Amino acid sequence: MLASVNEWTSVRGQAQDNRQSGSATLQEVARAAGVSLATASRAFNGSATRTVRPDLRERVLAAATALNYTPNANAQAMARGTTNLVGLVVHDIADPFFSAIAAGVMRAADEHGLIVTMGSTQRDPAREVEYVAALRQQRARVLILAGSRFADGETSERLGVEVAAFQAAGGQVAAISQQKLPVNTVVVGNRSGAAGLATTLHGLGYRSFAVLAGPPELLTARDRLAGFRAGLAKVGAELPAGRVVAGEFTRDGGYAAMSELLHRGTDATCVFAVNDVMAVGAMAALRDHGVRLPEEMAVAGFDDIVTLRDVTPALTTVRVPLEDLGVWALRLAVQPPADKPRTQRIRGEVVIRESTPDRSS
Amino acid sequence: MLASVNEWTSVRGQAQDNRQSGSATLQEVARAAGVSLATASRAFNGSATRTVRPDLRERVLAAATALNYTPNANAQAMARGTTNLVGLVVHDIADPFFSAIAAGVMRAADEHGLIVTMGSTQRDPAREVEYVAALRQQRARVLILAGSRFADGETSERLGVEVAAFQAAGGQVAAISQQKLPVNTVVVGNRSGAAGLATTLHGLGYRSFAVLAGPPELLTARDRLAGFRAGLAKVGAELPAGRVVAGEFTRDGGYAAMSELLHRGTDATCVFAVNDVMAVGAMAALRDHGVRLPEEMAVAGFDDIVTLRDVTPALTTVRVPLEDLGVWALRLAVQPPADKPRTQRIRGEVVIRESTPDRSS
DNA sequence: TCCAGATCGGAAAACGCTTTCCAATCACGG
DNA sequence: CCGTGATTGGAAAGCGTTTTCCGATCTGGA
Repeated sequence: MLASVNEWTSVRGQAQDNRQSGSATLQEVARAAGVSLATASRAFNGSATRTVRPDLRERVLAAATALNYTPNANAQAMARGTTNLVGLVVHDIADPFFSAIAAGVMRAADEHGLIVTMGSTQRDPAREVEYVAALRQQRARVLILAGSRFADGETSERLGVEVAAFQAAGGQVAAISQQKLPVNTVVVGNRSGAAGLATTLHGLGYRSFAVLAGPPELLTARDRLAGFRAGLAKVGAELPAGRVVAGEFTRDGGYAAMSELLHRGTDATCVFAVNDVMAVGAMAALRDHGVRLPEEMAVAGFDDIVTLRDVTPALTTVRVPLEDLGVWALRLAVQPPADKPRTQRIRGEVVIRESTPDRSS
Repeated sequence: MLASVNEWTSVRGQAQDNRQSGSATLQEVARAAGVSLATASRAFNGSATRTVRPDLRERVLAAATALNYTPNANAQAMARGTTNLVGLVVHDIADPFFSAIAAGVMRAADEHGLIVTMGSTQRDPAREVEYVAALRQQRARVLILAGSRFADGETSERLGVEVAAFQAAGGQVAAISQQKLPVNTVVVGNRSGAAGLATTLHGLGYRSFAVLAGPPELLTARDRLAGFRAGLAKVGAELPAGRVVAGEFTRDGGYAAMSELLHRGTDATCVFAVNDVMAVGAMAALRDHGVRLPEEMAVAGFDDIVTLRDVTPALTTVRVPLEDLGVWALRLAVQPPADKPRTQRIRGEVVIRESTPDRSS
C-alpha cells in the first residue's frame, strides 16, 4: 500500500518536473476537442492521404487556440526524424562582410520555413570544429560554412571529419568560398575580380603597386593576391618583391600592414588591400602618417561593404553581392542531395571611385 | 502469414525512414560497450549521486568515439524538459548596431554552453511576433529582444502576449532598450547620453542646432531626441520648431532627412543625428549638396559604431558599449527568475572628434 | 564464515509527437 | 434491404534520451 502510494507520487513528481509547465500538449488539445490524439495531429499536419472532417478540424484548431497550444518542435523532430534548423558558421558576426552574408542566409531560410542558428568563431579554427559538432548534436538540417579557413593540416582535417559526420547523419552542407571540402560551394570570383581591378587600375595610369595581403593561410586572401598579380602580368606590369605585406583580415590588420609598408619606405603610388575593411584601416594609417589621399597614394579594396560606402575618399573596390552569397549558399544546401557537390559561381564587378583618380591624362 | 510479413517490413521501413541514418544511438553505444542503456547515459552525464565504475565509463566513452556518437539534442530536450537554445531577435543583422549586440550575446552564450539562434525582422513588428512564436515552439530557454519597437497598440500588444506565453512555457526573457514589456531589461542611457552631448556641443560654442530624429514610434529615437532637448534646455538653449526632421533609422534615412532639412533651408550650424548610421548618411547628403564639413555644418551621431570610426571627418558621437549590451542581456536572462524584472543600466560616453570642431575660441 | 550495509547495474516509464494499421462507419447500387 | 467499397477515427508503436526504483553484487567487520 505504502509502496504503491510512493510510486504514484514519485511518478507524478517526475512528470511535473519534466513538463515545461504551462505549455499545453497535443493530448490536452485533443481531449478538449473531444477527438483522439491522432486526429488532432492530422488536423494540424493535414496529410494528403488522410483527411479529417472539416468540423472536427475546426474544433481542434479552436481548442488549440483556446489552450494557447504550440507544437513542441523537439518532439516533432524526434517523431519526424528531421529538424528545420540551419546552422551558420562565420568568423565574426560583427564584421560587415559576414553580417551581410548572414542576412542573405536568413532571408532565404525564411522562404523555406527554416530557423537559423549562428556561431561566430572569432577566426579560431578549433571553435569552428566545435560549432559544427554542436550542430550535428542538434541534428541541424543544413550547415553553412562561411569563410572557412584554408588552415594547417591538422585542424583543417578535423573540420573535414566533422563535416563528413554531419553529412553522414543526414545533414546538408554548403560552403562559401572554399575549395577543400567536398561540399556544395558558392565560389566568389576572387581571382577574376582582383585581376579585373589590376588591369583597370593600370588603365587609369597607375604603374607602381603594393598589396596589403591577408593572412597567408586564408584562401580568399591568397586568391585575391594571385588574381591581382595575374591581372598585372596581363598588361605587362608586375609586383616587385617587398611590395606585399601580410596582415590580419581586419581593419587593424590593414592599419598595421600599411604602417609597415610606410615604415619600410615604398615608391608605390597605389595600394590594393585585399578587402574593404583592411583598406579602411590602410587609409587611416596613411592619414596618420601624413600621406595625402588619394594624391600621394591611391587605395583600392575588395567586397564593396555597404557600411563603408561613405568613407572619404570613396573607395574603389570590387563589388561582391554578399547577401546573394548567403542566399545562394542556402539554396544550394536545400536542394535534394546530388551525387556530386554543386558549385555556384558569383563574379565581382570593379567599381572605380575617388580613391583611385585617373592618372592617365 | 502474409500479414505478418507486411507488418514486419512496414515497421522496418518506418524505422529506417525516421532514423537519421548514420547517427549512432546511445543504445548502440551501450551494446557495443557491453553495458545497459542506463549505464551508458550515466557515463556521459555523471550524476553526483549515481556513479559508474571507471572502467565501464572508459568502455562507454571508447565505444562512443568508435561509433562517432553524438547525443541527440532533441531527445535530450524531450527527456530533460529543457533546451539550451537562446533566441535573439534583431531588426537587421546587417546593421552594425545589431551585429555588435549579437556578437556580445554569442560570446556570453558561449560561456554558458548555450546555442544562439537569430531572427532578423527587417523592422517589421509582425515578423517580430512570428519569430517569438517560433522560439516558443522550439522551447528556447532564453529569448532576447534587441531593439524592440515602441509600436502601435495592436502589434505591440500581440508581442506582449507572445512574450508572456513564452515565459509561461518556462522561458527566460531579456530585452535591450525598451520599457513596455515587464521583462529583464538592459537600458541604455539614451537620455543622459544625448543630454551630455548637447551640453558638450554647447560648450564647444555651437548655438544653433538641428536634429535628424528617427521614426517617431521608435523608443530609442524618441529618448535621444528628448535627451538632447533637455540638455540644451539646461544650458539655456533650445530647439526651435522645424529643426527636427524624422527619418528612417538607417543610413538612407539620414541622407533623406538631411536633404529635407537642406531643402527647407536652415541656419543650424550643428546637426545631431540620433544614430551614427544616420549621421553618415547625413554627411553624404551634405557633401552632395556642396556643404563643407565640418566648417559649414558640424555633425554628431550616437552609438560609436566601430565600423564607422574611420569616416572623415571623424564623427563626434556618444559611445555605447554595444557588445556589452548583448552580454548583459544574456546574463540578466540566465539569472534564476526573480519575482520582479531586473534592470541593468548602461551609460554612454560623449566622444568629441573632428566633425564638431571647437568654435568657442 | 557469514551478514549488514554500501555500491552500482538494469528494466522500465516518461517526455510529446507522427504515422501505421485496423476497425468502424457511411453512402450507395443492385 | 443487404453487401460492397470508400472514408475516417483511434489504438499503439516508435523516435532517443533521462531518471527512478529495485535487485544484484561487493566490501568489510564480527
